Amino acid sequence: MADSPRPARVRVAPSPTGDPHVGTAYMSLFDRALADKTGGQFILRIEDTDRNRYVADSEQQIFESLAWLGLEPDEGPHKGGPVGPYRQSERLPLYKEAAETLLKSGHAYKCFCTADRLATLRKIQQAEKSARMGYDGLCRGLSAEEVKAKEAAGEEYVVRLKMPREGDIKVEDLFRGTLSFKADEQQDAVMLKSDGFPTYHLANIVDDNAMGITHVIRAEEWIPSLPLHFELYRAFGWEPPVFAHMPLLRNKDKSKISKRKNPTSLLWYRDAGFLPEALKNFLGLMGFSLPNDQEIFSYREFLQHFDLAKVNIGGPIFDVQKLHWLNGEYIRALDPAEIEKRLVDYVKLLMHREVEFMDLPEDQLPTDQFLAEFEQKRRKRSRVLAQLAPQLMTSYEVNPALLLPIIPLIRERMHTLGEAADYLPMFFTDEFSYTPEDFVQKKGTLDDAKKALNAMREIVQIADFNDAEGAVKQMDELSRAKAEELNLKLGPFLGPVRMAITGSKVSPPLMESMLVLGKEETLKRVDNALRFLG
RNA sequence: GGCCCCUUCAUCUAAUGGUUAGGAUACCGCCCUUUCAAGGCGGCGAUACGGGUUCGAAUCCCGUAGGGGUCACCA
Repeated sequence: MADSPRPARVRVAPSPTGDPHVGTAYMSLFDRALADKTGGQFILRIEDTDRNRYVADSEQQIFESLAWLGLEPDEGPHKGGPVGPYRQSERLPLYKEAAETLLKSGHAYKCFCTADRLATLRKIQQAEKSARMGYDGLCRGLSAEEVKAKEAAGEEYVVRLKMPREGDIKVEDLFRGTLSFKADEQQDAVMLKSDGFPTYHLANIVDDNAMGITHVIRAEEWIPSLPLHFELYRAFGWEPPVFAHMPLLRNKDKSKISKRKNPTSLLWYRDAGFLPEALKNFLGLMGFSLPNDQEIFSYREFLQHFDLAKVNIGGPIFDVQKLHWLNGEYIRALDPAEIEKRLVDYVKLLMHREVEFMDLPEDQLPTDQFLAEFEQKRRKRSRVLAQLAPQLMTSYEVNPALLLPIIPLIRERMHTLGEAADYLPMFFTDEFSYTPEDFVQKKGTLDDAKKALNAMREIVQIADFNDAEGAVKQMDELSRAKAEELNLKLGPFLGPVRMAITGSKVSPPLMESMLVLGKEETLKRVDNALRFLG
């Protein structure tokens, strides 16, 4: 089925109940793409009809996260637009009126059943393992007089939709074709709660209609309420939109993605140092693919090949490990100046956010091993960078050229910006906590280490640090000669030096690092180590 | 449990009746190498099962199994 030529109006409709969700971004990507492909609009609507779950800054974070990903809506609470307001809490009269309409046309009725009765009913149904669960429609048969009497007595009520009792309800899904539901298995869902607020179902349909939504792209979990939504459109006499139920993003165990088993917050991905374009690319890989096995693509390329009908509806597992790889590819594709800019912005971000992340409870750690380890490292790195930040930023402001030479040395070692924490500190501090054993190489002695350090001291003194390329070559050649003289292989010869210079057994390339540090600092670190070893 | 959806390597996916079932991640090995990476090369590895239809099935049909979603005055 081809997309209709008319411009699509699509929407994403998150509830501001917590951190901005990766599923929201996923839907937004496909919404944005369909809108762009057809020359339509992508709308953000905040569904804040549940006052109990409302989280104050959640809405702002949704705006920011979508902006971060480059998935800006054309219309929304923060953007305005012709069919606003875009916050459901500001559209309450509309829903009341709609409920009134349904009541008048006989498509809905007032239900006075108490929460108590409903709970008891549920219990009985569960105990009997009844095939028919849910509301039994007791109040559907109330006479006008009975309704009037109960209202006069001040009894609270909800408004329920009268679902058909016979036949099948058939609804089209763009991916699945005709979906068929038995009418007698549906229940009369609540439209208006007793507090006068609409339920999701009412508000959603009223707004989609009022906002001219042509395609409802939403997650698969909504399929069970599709007959209800369809009947609502019928009750109002409105033309339903195209429904496209996207696959659900999954945890490793195939269950619906959840924060207990997988990071779901877009803020988490940003704070871990994932690039927005990489995450966006990765999301585009979920249930979709480009020709010729192309896996790395810009949004522009994605759009070029985008076709909603080509979505693969098997629920994809959100594999952070593959995202990790993809993010590394993106980092390596950036030029050093750009990486530097991202890194500086990232460090600034962490300075402000570090405190919030220090002491997350243990049970919020992802369970999967890679994730658990990744999260552990992420926190550690976040801390390292945040601690380093004041010094780094001060130096950076004093000398903007400071970071740039380091970037090429660490670029292909990073998969996330956060991993810069593994390599950056050694360029800003020479206070290392090494032990004598750290200098001793396999099959080597402490004496070998000292000899290597002394040899390197001479080499560094000879080298001309003003000629970077020449110096690296020169030091390399001299090191080889010296190593041979000491009857050592190059690796073991450089081991102690690496420890002295970088404070670690693992580091960016040694000669290049020394060059960045400068001759004076390099010699100082060698001397520090020699003094330490006695 | 009822209803509904889904099913190609561990994972993301390609192949819309004819392929030795392709690519990527992960993993393993080799090469490169100054540690760690990155890179290069190679390896491992899938059509859930059973019936049809057809000359021919991953692809179409039926059944089974498995997985998932959902059954609120939450969205």
